[in-house]
Amino acid sequence: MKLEKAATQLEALGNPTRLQLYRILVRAGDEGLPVGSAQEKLAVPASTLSHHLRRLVDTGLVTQERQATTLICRANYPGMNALIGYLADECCADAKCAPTAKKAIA
Amino acid sequence: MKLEKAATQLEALGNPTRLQLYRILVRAGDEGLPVGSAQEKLAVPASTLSHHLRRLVDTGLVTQERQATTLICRANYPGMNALIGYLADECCADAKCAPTAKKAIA
DNA sequence: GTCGTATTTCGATGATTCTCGAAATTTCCT
DNA sequence: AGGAAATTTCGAGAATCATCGAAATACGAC
Repeated sequence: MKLEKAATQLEALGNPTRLQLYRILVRAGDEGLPVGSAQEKLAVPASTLSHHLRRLVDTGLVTQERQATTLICRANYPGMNALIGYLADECCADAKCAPTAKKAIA
Repeated sequence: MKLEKAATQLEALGNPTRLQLYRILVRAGDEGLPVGSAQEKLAVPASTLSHHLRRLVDTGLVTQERQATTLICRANYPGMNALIGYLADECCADAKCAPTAKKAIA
């Protein structure tokens, strides 16, 4: 994962409304959630939600699938895992990342 | 960890310059790195760096310690771990977070 | 094809962010 | 005190973001 991409994804998650939205989609599980249902839960105008949703989709954190007129949204777990992996590997998220190991990389 | 705080930290990391800066600090390990050294590595004006650095410190991702006239900066691992923990717990970062488990939470 | 529902695009406005040079500050040394 | 080095604050301009209503689009039902 490139730093640029990681930063874009982090920024996408770095907005309270979007983070909440992502959380809701995660809780919806594999079935996903229609845009309208997410809108009800978030109590935000449709156009605003669409704007945020787009951002999550564009950055690869959420996927969408049409079912008739409704759009089903799902959290993209592999995408999130890749991001967490990046943070853990490149930005040390764990005690196992000892300073000596870091120096070796640098 | 509150959603608000997580969002603030994610946003802080969601800027390429700041993510790079954080990465550099991680690689510097426990000794930390003076602001000036980070500035050289990033090739960014001092005032710009100071602005970004402040953001990382304010959000709890970086700590600073004075040594004479120079300020030593260090990545705050517990802070990052808490953030990753939040993502893993609340936003499902792992295969182990099965959809059924998610529903139970909701 | 027309109607109704679901969702997005458009456009405009206010708020925030990014950037950076110049000036101010902090700290130590002599 | 006076001076030098490290860093921050100030101030201002350009850019990006967030918000939301109104209009447009996509889709299926009739």
